[in-house]
Amino acid sequence: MPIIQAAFGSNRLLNLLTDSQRKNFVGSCELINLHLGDVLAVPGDTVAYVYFPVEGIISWEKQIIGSPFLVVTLIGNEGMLCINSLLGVDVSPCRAIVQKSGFALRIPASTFMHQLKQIADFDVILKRYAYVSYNQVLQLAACNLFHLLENRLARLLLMFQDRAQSDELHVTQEQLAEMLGVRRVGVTKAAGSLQRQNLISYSRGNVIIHDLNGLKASSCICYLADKKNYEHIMHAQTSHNTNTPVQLPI
Amino acid sequence: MPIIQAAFGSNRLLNLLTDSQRKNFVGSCELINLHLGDVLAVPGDTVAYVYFPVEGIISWEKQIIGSPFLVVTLIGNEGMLCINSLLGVDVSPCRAIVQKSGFALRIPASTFMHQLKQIADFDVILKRYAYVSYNQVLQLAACNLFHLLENRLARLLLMFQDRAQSDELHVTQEQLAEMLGVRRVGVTKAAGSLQRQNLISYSRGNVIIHDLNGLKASSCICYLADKKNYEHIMHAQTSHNTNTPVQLPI
DNA sequence: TCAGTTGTGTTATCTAGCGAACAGACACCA
DNA sequence: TGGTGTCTGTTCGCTAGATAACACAACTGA
Repeated sequence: MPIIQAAFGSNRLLNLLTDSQRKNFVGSCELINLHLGDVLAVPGDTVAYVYFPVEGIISWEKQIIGSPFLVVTLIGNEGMLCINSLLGVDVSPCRAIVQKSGFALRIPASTFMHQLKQIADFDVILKRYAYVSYNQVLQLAACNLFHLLENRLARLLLMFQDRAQSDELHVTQEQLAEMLGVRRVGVTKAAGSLQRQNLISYSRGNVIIHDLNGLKASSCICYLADKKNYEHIMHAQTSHNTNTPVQLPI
Repeated sequence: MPIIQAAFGSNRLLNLLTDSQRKNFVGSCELINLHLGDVLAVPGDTVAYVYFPVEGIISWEKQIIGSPFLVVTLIGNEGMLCINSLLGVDVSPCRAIVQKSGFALRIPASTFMHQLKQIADFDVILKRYAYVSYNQVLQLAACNLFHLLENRLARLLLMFQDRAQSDELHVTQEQLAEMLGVRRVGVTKAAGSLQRQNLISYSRGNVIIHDLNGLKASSCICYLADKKNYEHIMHAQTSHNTNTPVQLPI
């Protein structure tokens, strides 16, 4: 297991803290391995730990009664688990599963709540992240209604690529179908189309992205919208007066 | 315009404050009329006021580029506008439009931010509301993907009924179609089906709900899920120690 | 090396909702 | 009273994706 220092400064949310704040916070964390398939949160269950991924990918999945789980977003080192702790509720609304191995800084939820109050501006930063996350779900809700599967698939692959920092992804069509809440046949068709356009190639759970820009063009605008929103909100001038709300460049 | 006292205690979120806290908060508010069609928030614009509806209905609508607005939720006296202020971001992610006249307590966003810090537990209560709202959007995202129009329509009508506190609603099929992000023909068919089951009747923008329980049975579970979630989270034992997260009865 | 498993491709049928167009009923107003 | 606009109902063809079933290639492990 890599030492804590290796992870120091490797989560983009924690990077928004000052060096000394971050040092202080990371001191309360332990660095743990994320293994493919690990379940980090179960809907309706009390969350014991809050995670700040350093490497790897975690899916955040909502289930409604009578339907399969639907991937709401993928969380990598740009984000955190679980947003509910941030909002003072210790029950997770979603399931969280490791989709790509890696490691994360982990802190007991109660310690996290305490630190949130102790570290100046930390709660301002993370509330902004909650806003970004809220906006992402809004985007998804409309995306699910208006956008075609092929575009949604391209979007999901791009989200993987971003967080894996690699053009080679390991995920089967069956898994993608589950994530998107559709049948596998649909993914095969959509993936086949992307393949014929020479944007990706596919073989037994190994996706290679050949043309990133082409894939972006095939994706619905939701990919870009989410990304822009993250950058705008998270990198808006940090006011060190927590009374002042964030002003956004439109 | 009704006097402030008439509204005192008429918003369910403010009801969670103690009498003196509420009196104090309402002192910073003004009671304003909500007129049908009033636009209270524009996506991307800075929010000037935070609203606590006392009577009437406001729709909260997300637009993604290239698609029409989609109603994310209806807000009545059980909620507030705009959740972004709560999260320290002063830009609205959604459009807010008055769908049924009424009135609301309105407070300048900056004063609101200040009060949020001054009034003990107020921010705990409202962060919980943000959690409920987040969960609602999660539910919608899955609902849009998995549920049939007829069920989604029933759900929307029930949401109206709840907030209007009346079985007579004033909304055309065209408007419902826009809210649901579908064509008007689809709503005509779905509404026709509900009518044939004697659950509702329809005539030129006037809907009458005849069989509330039948309509609930025709609705997707999302209606109930949202409602239960609101009650569970908002009425969980208020801990007066803001360090302790909310424990949920599963 | 061969059997069993897993992942991908393909086909055929079915359905919800889209898209466009039109008809009739009602309401308001000159 | 008649004209015009609004709201609801209906039709027809079309498409995306569901559903089900099967073929086959590639990997795995005895």
